[in-house]
Amino acid sequence: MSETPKSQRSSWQRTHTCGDLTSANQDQEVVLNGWIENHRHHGQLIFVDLRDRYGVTQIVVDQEAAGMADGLFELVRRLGQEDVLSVRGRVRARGQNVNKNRSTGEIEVLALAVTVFSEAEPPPFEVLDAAEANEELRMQYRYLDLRRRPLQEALVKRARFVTAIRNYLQDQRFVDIETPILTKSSPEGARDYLVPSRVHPGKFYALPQSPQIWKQLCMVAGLDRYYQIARCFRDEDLRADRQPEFTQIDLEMSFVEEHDVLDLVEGMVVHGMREGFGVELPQPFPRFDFEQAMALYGSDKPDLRFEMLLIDCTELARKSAFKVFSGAVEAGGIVKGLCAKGAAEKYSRKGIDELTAFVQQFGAKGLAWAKITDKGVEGSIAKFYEGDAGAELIAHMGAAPGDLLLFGADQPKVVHKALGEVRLKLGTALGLRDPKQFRCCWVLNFPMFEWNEDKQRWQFAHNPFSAPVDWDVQDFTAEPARHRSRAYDFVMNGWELGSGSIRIHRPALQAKVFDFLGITPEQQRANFGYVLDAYKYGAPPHGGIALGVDRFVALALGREGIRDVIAFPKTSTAFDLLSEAPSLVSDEQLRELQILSTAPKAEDAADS
RNA sequence: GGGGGCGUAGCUCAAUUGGUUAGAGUACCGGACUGUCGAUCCGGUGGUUGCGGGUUCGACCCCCGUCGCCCUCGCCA
Repeated sequence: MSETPKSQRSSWQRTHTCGDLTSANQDQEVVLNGWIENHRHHGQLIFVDLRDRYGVTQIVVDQEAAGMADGLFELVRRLGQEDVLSVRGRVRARGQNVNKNRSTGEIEVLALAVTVFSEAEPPPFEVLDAAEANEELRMQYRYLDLRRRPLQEALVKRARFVTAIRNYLQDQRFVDIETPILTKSSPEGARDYLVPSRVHPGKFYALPQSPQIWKQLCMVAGLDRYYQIARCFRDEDLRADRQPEFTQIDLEMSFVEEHDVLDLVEGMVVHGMREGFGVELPQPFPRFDFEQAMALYGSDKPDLRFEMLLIDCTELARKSAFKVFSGAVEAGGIVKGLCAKGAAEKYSRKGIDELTAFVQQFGAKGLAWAKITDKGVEGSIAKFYEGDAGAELIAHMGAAPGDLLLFGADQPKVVHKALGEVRLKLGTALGLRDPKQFRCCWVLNFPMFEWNEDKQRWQFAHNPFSAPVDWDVQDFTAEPARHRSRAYDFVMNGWELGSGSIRIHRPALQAKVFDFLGITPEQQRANFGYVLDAYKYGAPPHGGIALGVDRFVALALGREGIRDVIAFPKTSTAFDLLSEAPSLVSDEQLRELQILSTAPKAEDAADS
């Protein structure tokens, strides 16, 4: 490890880590530094498990041992968990007592001298790899939680992954460029975190939701290939996979089309997964049209670890005696089905009722179902599918005895959402979603706009700068829903991990998009004037993407949420239990900012 | 903003229908022990049952309010 010559090293400094020593080091005199993970007393003999980042090594203190420092046994006898030590000792083989559960298990270190750096109070929870303490306490004492192997592993692999990404992009001539953290607020998108300005009273910076605009300005600047491991901030309600601040691999390229970005990012992801997590991703990543993904998987982020595609039964249903089917088709809807192989016996009537209740939360009225037996179709739709009709249905669904069929009949949006969710639920229940398997894909050509029912207006489906597939579009108002944007998502195992697009680089077209969405020229100037201006002075065609590092790492490591891969995360109310941020500030600070809080005084609010 | 779950010893949990002194494991303290590795054995300290109010002869348990954490819908261009 250290390059420092031995002569310049203090006598207490480690010669090895707690994960280094094997029988090859037998009889060497070594120095280890670390924390006491555990200790076992046997009267005249004490075992101490000494832990550092690299492993755990058993230290033995033997009252009978020769060469031991005076008072050593009494010193070690009163040490406790999490005390920090330097141990000088001799490596010896364990003989019959090898511990096969540890990399250092074939040896132990016979202590000759010990320096105590720090005596620890009993920790509020035990610092063991098997997590038992609740997350609230673990976040409050995060520095203790981070001593545990699962957390350290996550941070180490995360760092390896990010380094691999940096190396890859560096090799591809990308330039790492830092962009402002104090930036301009804009009303579109997520709620901004605001920072008051002292020298501009009454005015505020916003923390960036992403470096989107800055990287586009880098393209205008001719910087060609930009990237940044960028912290982003969004003041919205949180989830297991959302933190108020999170990290993106943000990149942008000039003079490119979709396939240039996708090819490059695919290579980057493969490299990152290999170097960071030792995972070989199957290539190429399939590329789905948005419509195709919705039609086949009922989702714009398909989980490709298993098949069970949505099968279109609309034509079959049109002529059906089953009114729910034929009625839905007549009303302009569709009928689709899923064939769950061998699932018939796993789903009782009750289990199917639960699935029905499940889809109702997505707006579906229910599920039609059938079990396939040697005799044909059984279940809710059986009486409409006897004889030839049944045989036709079975053939259409590719079903065999033992299979469970589930159908949705409604407007396409509802059918896709409901069956897409059922597909995932069945996939989980049938054990088809192996967390050790990783399957990636791209989804392209998203709708340009979507209708916001609450606000009764069209809005961006992706971001305001995504180019329409049709460069020459004159008027978006005719059929807004038909316009596709040159946006793409990167998806792994059903998680959306990245999103990007080819951008608009012509100010006139950008203005047209804003106009359509009812953003007045005055608002455009106030919020994005500097971007529109930049485009006047020679903007290259360009596009890029941003990938969520936290989600990527969490998924790769099979962790439940992103808090497990962030060193110092916040709670779901965006509170930092460790530092207790956010906090009140002094009246003096507020006066300087010319800010007056209207929040109820702290003493008025009830507290625990 | 809405819905759901949780809150009991430092930690992880238990406590019958509302009923006697709120228990166990672990940690911690003391003792025994020379081959343990989740050591074992003996003994001990440790409680505002999140907080406030209410119902009741009696509340960890029921009711109201409140705080915190987790999940989720909305939200996250």
